[in-house]
Parts: sequence; structure tokens; C-alpha cells
Amino acid sequence: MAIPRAAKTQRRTRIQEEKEELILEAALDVFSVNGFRGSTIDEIAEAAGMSKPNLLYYFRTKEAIHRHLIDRVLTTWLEPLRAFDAEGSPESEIRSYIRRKLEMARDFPRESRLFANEVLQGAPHIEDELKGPLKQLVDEKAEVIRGWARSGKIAKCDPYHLIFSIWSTTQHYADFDVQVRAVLGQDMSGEGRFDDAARFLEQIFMDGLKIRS
Amino acid sequence: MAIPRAAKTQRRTRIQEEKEELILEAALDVFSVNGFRGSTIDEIAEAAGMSKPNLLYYFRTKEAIHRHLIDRVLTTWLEPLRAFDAEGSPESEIRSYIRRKLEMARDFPRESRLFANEVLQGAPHIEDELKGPLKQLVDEKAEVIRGWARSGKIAKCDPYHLIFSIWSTTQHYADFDVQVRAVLGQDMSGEGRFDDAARFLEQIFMDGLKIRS
DNA sequence: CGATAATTTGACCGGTTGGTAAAACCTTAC
DNA sequence: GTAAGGTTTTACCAACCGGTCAAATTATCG
Repeated sequence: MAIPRAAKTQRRTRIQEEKEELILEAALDVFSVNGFRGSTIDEIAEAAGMSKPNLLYYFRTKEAIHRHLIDRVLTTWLEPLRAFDAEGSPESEIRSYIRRKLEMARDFPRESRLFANEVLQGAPHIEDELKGPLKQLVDEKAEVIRGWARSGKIAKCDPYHLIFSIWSTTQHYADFDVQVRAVLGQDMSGEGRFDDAARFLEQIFMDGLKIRS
Repeated sequence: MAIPRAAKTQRRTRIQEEKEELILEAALDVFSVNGFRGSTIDEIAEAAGMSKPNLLYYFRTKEAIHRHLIDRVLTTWLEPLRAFDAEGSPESEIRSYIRRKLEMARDFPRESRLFANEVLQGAPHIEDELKGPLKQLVDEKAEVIRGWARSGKIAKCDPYHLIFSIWSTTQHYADFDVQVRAVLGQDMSGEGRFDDAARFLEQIFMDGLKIRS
């Protein structure tokens, strides 16, 4: 008798590990483009190179796959913000935060789009995480920024909207990639636009925050 | 014999005008949340308070409704950028561009999300518009900005990425509304956050571009 | 009014959806 | 080898999908 999804043995077999990873990879492709409702299990199964019932042997429902992906993204996604260090200098911290977020937009655009799709559609699966852990983390870092402003290290500004603006400008290059490419033309379809973006964003934020380098 | 969709009379009847508007309104609600593939005709029909065949009497296909909405949004959406005037001062032009885009995010969040969903999902229905009219318009305005930079009115910067950053920061308040609200907490769930955002963005862009006010 | 055209409805269609059942097929450990 | 458990497949289901059709209903206008 087959009791799936490692219910019995606790320890997952080699095949389980491989196939689950395969499925998640395929699901990331599909979900990040079509969103949860717009994606089908058949599509994911085909992308993963297996039959639908076989896929459903590893993940009981479509939601389970999505949930798994979202959870994974949520943790890695906030890593750069977590690394934001109160002890560091405003210049290096903000500059490297921008750079890291931009690198993630370049290297993990699917993850960015998965998240964007979810939030755009009202965040039905992650509202609690947004109001809980995310808000808490942002509150904490906002306080750091506010401290820098109070001590005159950076210009006075609303720390929350500063964080929002860094999020939006950097993620834009992943989420609106098609538009960015269309506007820049095919000459800039290489990865050069990320370097240009980094230069621009660092300049505008540094000067905008009156940080002398 | 009923030849629908104003094929015969050219002049649309009162009922046609009303119902079509009703459908588009309902469809905007649905499409802007779920994207094209994630939305169903049944859902739109119910939201519009009519039966599915009745809805399909006014719009032959699901795509026709979506197409209609996208077309409408595309024209009104770029209005602020079109208004960008080469003769005006950099300060007033950029400042009012930011303000107008932010007002649109506040007043027409569904339109913003419809567009975001479309682009996020690879812009399958509007790729031509992006590469054609949109690129052309941006190219034109980028040249204006480049001129300002050359003549020393604003700091030297990449005009394309400047436009991208204004788009992303302002639309963020519509597209990621749920996240913004979650992070700011319910105290800021009123419309005050838009004023704060306007203050922040005008500050950062003005100082970032070294524009003396 | 009556007639003509515009609108609305219910029944329906083939294909797809998320998901299940059970049997067949492999792997692994003894 | 063989038996137990892990994996895959085939066949299937009810609900839903986008869309059609013809008949019924309603609005318009002379």
C-alpha cells in the first residue's frame, strides 16, 4: 500500500526528493507567468515531464504546490532586508541593499513574478505573513533608517516609503521585464540594463537622501 | 433577426451603450484581480448581473472584452507622459508627472492592476503596442530629459531608467496595495499614505536629480 | 395597435478542470 | 529471490470552461 508524501517513513526517498524538486521548478515556471488561478495542474505536470496523477502523488493539491513555492520565496526574498545592518553606514547599507535587490531581480525573476502575481491578486494566500512577519521586519528596519535621519546621517524622509521605493524600482526589472525590454529596444536586451539601472538607482537614492560619498 | 453588436444600425442603442459599459465595469473588477486566464466569463457575467449568453451577445468572446479594456487603459494610461512638456521647467514637469501618476494609482487602481497583470504575464495581447507606440513616446520624452541634463538643468542620468523608476514607484501603490496596507498597518489604511508617498517621492526625485526648488 | 428588430433566456456542446481509485509496475532490503 | 513498500499509469468522475442555438421575451416605431 502506498502512503504518499512521506507520511510513513519520515525520511524521504531519493526519488521523492528529486521529483518534488522537479515539480516545484516546473510549477515556478507556470505560476510565475499565469498566477494561481490561471495555472493548471496539467500544464505543470507536462512541464515537469510527468503525468498529472503522478504529480498529485507528490503534492495532494494545486494549492499545496503553490503554498510550498510561496513559503520558500518568502524566506529567501526578505534575506537582503534582513541583512540590513543597523551598525553599518547608511551609504554602504542602502547601496548594497539596492544592489542585492537588483541582483535578485536579475537572477530570480520568476520568484519575483510569483510574489508579484500573488500580491497583485489580493494576496489571498499570504495575507497573514504580510501583516505579521513582514510588517515586523519592516518596522524594525524603518526604525534604523529613522535613527539615521534623526542623527543627520541621511536626509529626513519617511522610512517606509523609502523601503517601498527600493522594492518597487528594483523589482520592476523582473516584474515588468517585457515592458522594459520593449521600451529599451533589442540593443539593450542583454544584461547591460541591470548595470545601468544599478548606476541610476544608486545615484538617485544617494543624492536623494543627501548621502555624501 | 438579431444581428448583435451594432453590426446593422451603426448607431448603438441606449441599452447597448448601458450594458456594454456595465460589462466593461464588471470585467475590469474581475480581470484586474485574476488576470486574463484566471478570469471566467461566468464570473464577469455574474458581476455584471446578467446571464452568460446575454453577456456574449454584447461581446463575442472573452478576449474581446479584455481587448476593449486594454485598449481603453492604454490610451488614458499614457496621458500623463504625453502631457510631459519639453517647454516647461524640469521641476514643474517632473513634479507634476509624479503627482499625476500617483493620483492615477489612487483613483484608478484597477486599471493599473489590469495593466500590471498583462505585462507580468508576458504581455501576450499588447506586445506590439509596447514595442511601437509606447517605445516611441518614451523615446521622445527621454530625449527631452536628456536635453535638460545636457544643459545642466538636472543632474546627468539615464532618462529611461528615470522614467522606469517613476512608473514603478507610483504604480506600486496600486499594484501592491495589499502589501503596502499590511506593512503600514491599519492606521495608514486611509488615503493619507498617498500624500506621504507624494511628499517622499517628490523629495527624493528632486534632490536625486539635483533640482533646486 | 401591430410588426419588426433588439434583447434575454434556458438548454446544450465538446473540451478542460482539479482530483480519485485501483491496479500495474518498479526499488529496495532482507 | 522475494516480499513489502514506493512509484507510475490507465481509466475515470463531477464540475466547470468558453461558446452556440433557437426560442421566448421585450423595446421601438409607424
